[in-house]
Amino acid sequence: MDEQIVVDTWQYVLSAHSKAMCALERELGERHGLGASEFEVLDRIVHHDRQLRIQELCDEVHLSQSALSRVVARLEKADLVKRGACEDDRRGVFVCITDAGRARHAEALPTQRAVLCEIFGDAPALTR
Amino acid sequence: MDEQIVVDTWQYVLSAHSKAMCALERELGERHGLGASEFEVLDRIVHHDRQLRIQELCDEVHLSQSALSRVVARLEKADLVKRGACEDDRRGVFVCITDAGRARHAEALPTQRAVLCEIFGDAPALTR
DNA sequence: TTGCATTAGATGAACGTGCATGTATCTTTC
DNA sequence: GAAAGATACATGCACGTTCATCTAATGCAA
Repeated sequence: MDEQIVVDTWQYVLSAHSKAMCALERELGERHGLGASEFEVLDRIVHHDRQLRIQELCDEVHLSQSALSRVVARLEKADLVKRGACEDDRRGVFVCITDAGRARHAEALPTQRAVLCEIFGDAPALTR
Repeated sequence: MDEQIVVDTWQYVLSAHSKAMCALERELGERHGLGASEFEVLDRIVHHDRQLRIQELCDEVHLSQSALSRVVARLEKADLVKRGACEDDRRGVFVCITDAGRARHAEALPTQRAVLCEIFGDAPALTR
């Protein structure tokens, strides 16, 4: 357990996260009116290509349950997703994407990829 | 420029950052009354072992200038650092650590290292 | 010297997040 | 089937961050 490697890894994560997050927030915001978290949620739903429980999203997105609840609320207000009651478990809430949401995601995806490539294109690779 | 690798790297950074940040915030907060940013600033000053300009700190810490200004204000209020006028450039502000600050940092450092080892101990190594 | 652009840092306001908690629903146990 | 506890999601609140702006000091040109 080499402490120096651990600290270096943390420094790298900190720096990469900061750079990428700022760039994403800026580009996605300016060009598509989306925050990074909002895009991430949209992206997860599109990726699964089906309705998802809030809870399922929570496992995949790096947000607290409360933060996720608000992101979904914002997305719903912008008509990019719809919330629906869950038949099986009436405590649950399904989230599904709207046509506008799908379109916005498709439009924003290249921007996100471009930003990530810009930043991680020459990044040190991760070896298992 | 393999897009999949880039996206995977981003996923890893996102996940590692989230886990480590939450853990640091919790542990440093509960055990030493420090936020992650506050520890980071303290750590940078101790590392250089000299007075630093706010501006210099800004280059090393992943915070906006305004956020840094407030962190330093909080640290000063807690008597962990002192702000001082800069002779050469009277717009500038020097920050130096107090004895209490040095002590708090020394006390918190093992906690930080423990958290990082916990999370990055078996992390994929970064290869250049 | 005066005037103007630039830079260092502080601060008000808006916003997003997490924590704690609230409400509703489900599950288990007796 | 009633009571007790767990779970899903929403929400009030405190806090930290960023953005825009402000003040003060500096540098530079005329």
